[in-house]
Amino acid sequence: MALITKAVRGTRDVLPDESFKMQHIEQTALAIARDFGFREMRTPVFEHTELFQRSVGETTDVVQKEMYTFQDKGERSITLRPEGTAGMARAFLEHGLNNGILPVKISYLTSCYRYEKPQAGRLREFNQFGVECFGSAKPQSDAEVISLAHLLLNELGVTGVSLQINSIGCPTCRSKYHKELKSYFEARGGELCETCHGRLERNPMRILDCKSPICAGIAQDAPVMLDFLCDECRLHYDSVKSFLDEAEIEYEQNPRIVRGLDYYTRTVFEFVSDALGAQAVVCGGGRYDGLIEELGGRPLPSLGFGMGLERLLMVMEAKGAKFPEPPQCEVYLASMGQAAVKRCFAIVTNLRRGGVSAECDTVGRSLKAQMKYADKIGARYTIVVGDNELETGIAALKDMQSGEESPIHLDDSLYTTLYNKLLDRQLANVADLLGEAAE
RNA sequence: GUGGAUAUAGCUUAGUCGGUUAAAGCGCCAGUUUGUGGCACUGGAGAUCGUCGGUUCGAAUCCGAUUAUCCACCCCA
Repeated sequence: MALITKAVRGTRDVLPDESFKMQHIEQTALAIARDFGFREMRTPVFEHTELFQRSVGETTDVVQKEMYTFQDKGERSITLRPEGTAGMARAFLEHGLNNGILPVKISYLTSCYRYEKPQAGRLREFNQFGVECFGSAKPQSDAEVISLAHLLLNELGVTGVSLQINSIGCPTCRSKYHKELKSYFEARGGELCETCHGRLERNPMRILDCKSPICAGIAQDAPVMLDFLCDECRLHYDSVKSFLDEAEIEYEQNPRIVRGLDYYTRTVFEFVSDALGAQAVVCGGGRYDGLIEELGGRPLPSLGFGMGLERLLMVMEAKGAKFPEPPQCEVYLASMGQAAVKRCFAIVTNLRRGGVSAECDTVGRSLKAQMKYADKIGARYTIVVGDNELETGIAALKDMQSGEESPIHLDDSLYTTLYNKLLDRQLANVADLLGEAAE
């Protein structure tokens, strides 16, 4: 087949066999967020370019080389969102939510766009679940947001992730640290790798993260941000940790975590998976106390995280996480002859009106082929309707798992009979689940 | 953006030193005596061998370019 064109590089299609898994992830995420008091918000895919320049930061890689930016017909500079927080913060301010009850707790599911070189776990269009908590300075808020991510990962059956946390301080203590760090690396500048040489000027903290053995060796003895935290930042950080301890959430302190977006302050954290190769960060976030002011609002301490849905799915599959059963047909009506085709269509329509998933033949298959089809789509029951059944008004209801057949009347009692059967089955399932839970 | 690997039916793969109609399993469709699925058997559809160009009497196979995927760097979710 010579197709005219294919999916654009770095994008991917979610086929029916997979989409119910995505739905499961999304619904679980929103439900847990709801339990934590986070309500869903939706913002446009594109924004004015300056929003991201200001919030994400002019010097970051994301803004400098990864944004999908274009001029629209009104000559506005438009950018497809590269991340979720900026748009949420913009909408939060634009609609004056900051004048209501604080904190404002927001959750979202969005697609994001970054022009990067694709590889496993890294797409140009990817989906993110995230939360934002606007208007809370307290460390328990940090712990709350972290515990939300923690619980969600647990609930989804994700194993083998470790929570890494760090504090990158506030602008005041960080600038002191930057100076110190810079002079440390400058002293040994000649030994650093090429990329790190460039980082010296722009963002010396990134050198700490370098994988080159030479740089890593030098970084080993470099000054650590934690030692430079001002009293308030130190207190905050310690307090976050104590709340995590209190909630029995395990974490590792990792002084090398440096977020690539400029708006982060104080607490930063990542959930890192051991199943993902180079793209191991499933969830990343932190506090951004300066962002709201940066966007023109009154200063408002806030925080949040983003979680990559495609990566999450990859980890779940790698770890053999359980997914709910894909939805299946409950009743299949097999027909023989014109009169039966019409009767089946009517019955199926009524079943569907009653919320029962039902199907009948629409392509003119033989009876045998219809039975095969019913088997393939996982129908729980089938009813065969032909001339005989139309005449007697009685058909056989076949349980496709056991193969047992029982008579069923082709009148209005059909619906109640079926409904009761399905209900019994559901009750049995619930009982099974309860039994499992009890063990 | 840098480096490396790969590219054959819907999926997973085979294809020997270039040589006729490119092979298999799974999946799909149909049939195995006429009204019943899962198993088995039989048959069928489905591939311009990623794309374009070159070498050659002849290319899935050799060469070049291009595109896409994967891996690492980078970056991040």
